[in-house]
Amino acid sequence: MEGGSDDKLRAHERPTSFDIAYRAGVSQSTVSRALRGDPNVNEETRRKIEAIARELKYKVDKNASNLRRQRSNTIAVLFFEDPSPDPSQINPFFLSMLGSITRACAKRSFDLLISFQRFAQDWNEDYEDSGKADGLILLGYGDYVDYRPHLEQLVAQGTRFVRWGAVEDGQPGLSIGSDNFQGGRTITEHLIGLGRRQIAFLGDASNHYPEFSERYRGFLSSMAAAGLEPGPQIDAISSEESGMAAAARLIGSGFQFDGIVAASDLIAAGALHWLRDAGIDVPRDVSLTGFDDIAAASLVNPPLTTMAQDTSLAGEKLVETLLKLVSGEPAESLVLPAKLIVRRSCGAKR
Amino acid sequence: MEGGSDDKLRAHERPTSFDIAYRAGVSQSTVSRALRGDPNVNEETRRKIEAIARELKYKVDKNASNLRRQRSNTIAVLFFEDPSPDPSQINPFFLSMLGSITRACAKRSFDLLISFQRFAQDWNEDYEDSGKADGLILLGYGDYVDYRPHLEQLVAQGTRFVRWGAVEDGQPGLSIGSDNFQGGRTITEHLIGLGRRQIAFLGDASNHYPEFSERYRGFLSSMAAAGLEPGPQIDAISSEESGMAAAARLIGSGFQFDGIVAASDLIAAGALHWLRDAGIDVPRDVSLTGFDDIAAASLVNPPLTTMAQDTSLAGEKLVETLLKLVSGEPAESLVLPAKLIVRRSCGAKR
DNA sequence: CTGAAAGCGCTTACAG
DNA sequence: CTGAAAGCGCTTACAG
Repeated sequence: MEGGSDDKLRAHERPTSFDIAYRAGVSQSTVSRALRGDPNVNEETRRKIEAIARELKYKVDKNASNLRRQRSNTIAVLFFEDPSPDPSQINPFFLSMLGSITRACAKRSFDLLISFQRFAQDWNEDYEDSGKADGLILLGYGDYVDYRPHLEQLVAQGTRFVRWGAVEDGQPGLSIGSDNFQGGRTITEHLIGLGRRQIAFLGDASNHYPEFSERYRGFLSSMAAAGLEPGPQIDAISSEESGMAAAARLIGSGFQFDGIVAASDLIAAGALHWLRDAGIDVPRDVSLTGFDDIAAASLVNPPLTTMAQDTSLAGEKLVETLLKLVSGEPAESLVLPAKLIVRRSCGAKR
Repeated sequence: MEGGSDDKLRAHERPTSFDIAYRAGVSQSTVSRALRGDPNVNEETRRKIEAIARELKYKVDKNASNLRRQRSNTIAVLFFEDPSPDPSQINPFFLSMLGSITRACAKRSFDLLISFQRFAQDWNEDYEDSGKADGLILLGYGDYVDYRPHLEQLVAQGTRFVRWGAVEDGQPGLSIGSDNFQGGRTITEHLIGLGRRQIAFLGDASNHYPEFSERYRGFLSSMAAAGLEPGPQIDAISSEESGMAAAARLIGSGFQFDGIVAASDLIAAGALHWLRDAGIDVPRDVSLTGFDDIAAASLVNPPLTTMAQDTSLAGEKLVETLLKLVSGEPAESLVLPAKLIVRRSCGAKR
């Protein structure tokens, strides 16, 4: 005998399928079948078993069930966020994504395990390999150059995963992301349509941040299509501080601008602060736009014109695609449309 | 033989402790002991086993381990958010809390399972009773009158849980929360110190929202201490829309106000919008304060003076307390201090 | 310091 | 439609 300490740990004894079988006068196998909805069970027997299970508040032990079935019915979400090692500072956009992933999981009776840890640490955890999750969803605006080797390792290990991010050829694994190029085009076109001509871009445009660089390419494309000379591109990662610094550099550059396309809402919010402090009025003097449509986008003053990424659809597609992968069905990368949300910061409305 | 479909599901065969035992020329029990850090293992044997485990990328199967130990080393977080059934709209304050809970869990090698589902649905899931979690953390600004029967049911079931919220006598289970009364006092005193006299309170003050009503009591206490007549209290739940509606009602009431204490940042942000549209300048005409210190509090214009709740400490304490409960140690409810954050909305700074 | 063995609570092929 | 039995991969008391 052992378990003395276990008794202390589990204050209330949980009923097992044997307890139910005993009370129902059937075998434990029949209980298991009845509760799992096996059609080969007498209707009356099933009802009796279900009644007893309810009465005893019986719940299938997931550990036993998962062990036997070699499936966990659980998905793990890992964040790879570069700017901030502090999980409570995580980009609101991804928190919204997390919400929709949860919903998509719940719909399918899947559980969700999350980790905001830095990548390096998660790596050791390895949810899938410890049998706690059937697959991984990767989220975050991290530095892709750092990120990529990890993805390659995942592929090499045969881990099932889907990531949110830029969708490009030759990437390791599957990706789902917004149409960042088209998004950049659309929002830039909008500013041009408002009569803005001297437009700068705030955001990293290197291969370290492929989503930003796609947005930048869209920006360039719209400028070229309108026969305009693009203003300066100034590096920034997705944070308010970085947006403030970028706005400062833009002003310091001496470039006379009447429009700013920021690569994210957080960058735009930072720029907004800085412009205000510099006595530049948005949208009177300068039209400013963001990207993502986080909650704060409508709370700042003036509210930000931005490209909304469809987080509901994104969460659903991430889960759906991952589950295809898990069950061995064919699955592929996917590009989702982004939608222009016009608010006051661009000057289109009063 | 079965498992044909399982083979498809698990693309890569996972090594077991028997595989390692075979290669190391020891018994499986020794492998288990070595990997779990049992001191009764020869140092050399341990090193050999660890090397093989690394090479094979072996990970302990958590389902088997949990089943055997009757412990999951997992905590579940459940949200009970009233205003919004949409998880992507969840109050940013709780998302920040979620971050710090994750960190506290990671520190202890605990995993975190989350659900943004409505309470009624979670109820059936019952993470603890299915053996997936050792205990529950409950989060959310839900209606406490609806909430309470669920808490009582949890207590009756013997479920281990800790909730974030108002700490009051006679509550079912353990609670951890900020000192909302003192918080309400502090921020009201601050406005009074700034020369404001006609101060209204925006937020529900009934027993449906005990945190808000504690803040309101603090507001009343400070007003009384200063010999001032409190302005009107106007119901609002924690959302921007509700804050806008409350501000509209306040203006409609005809009460001449020079200060507003809002029960949360989201309410304050909504009020700010409405006041601006009504041509009332914050902070020149009216000092406005929030509560929570969510990220958006510093992004709005003017940035909100608010009471910061210490989410880092809160997450740590929630996890620590829950784990005490799980291991049968004595544990108790706890009140955490809130801190005044002065920004521009109160008029203290330019 | 180590091994053989029991058992955690399920699911499911197999045999009626 | 049902039962007896094997086995998922561990942990740990027991006996050396």
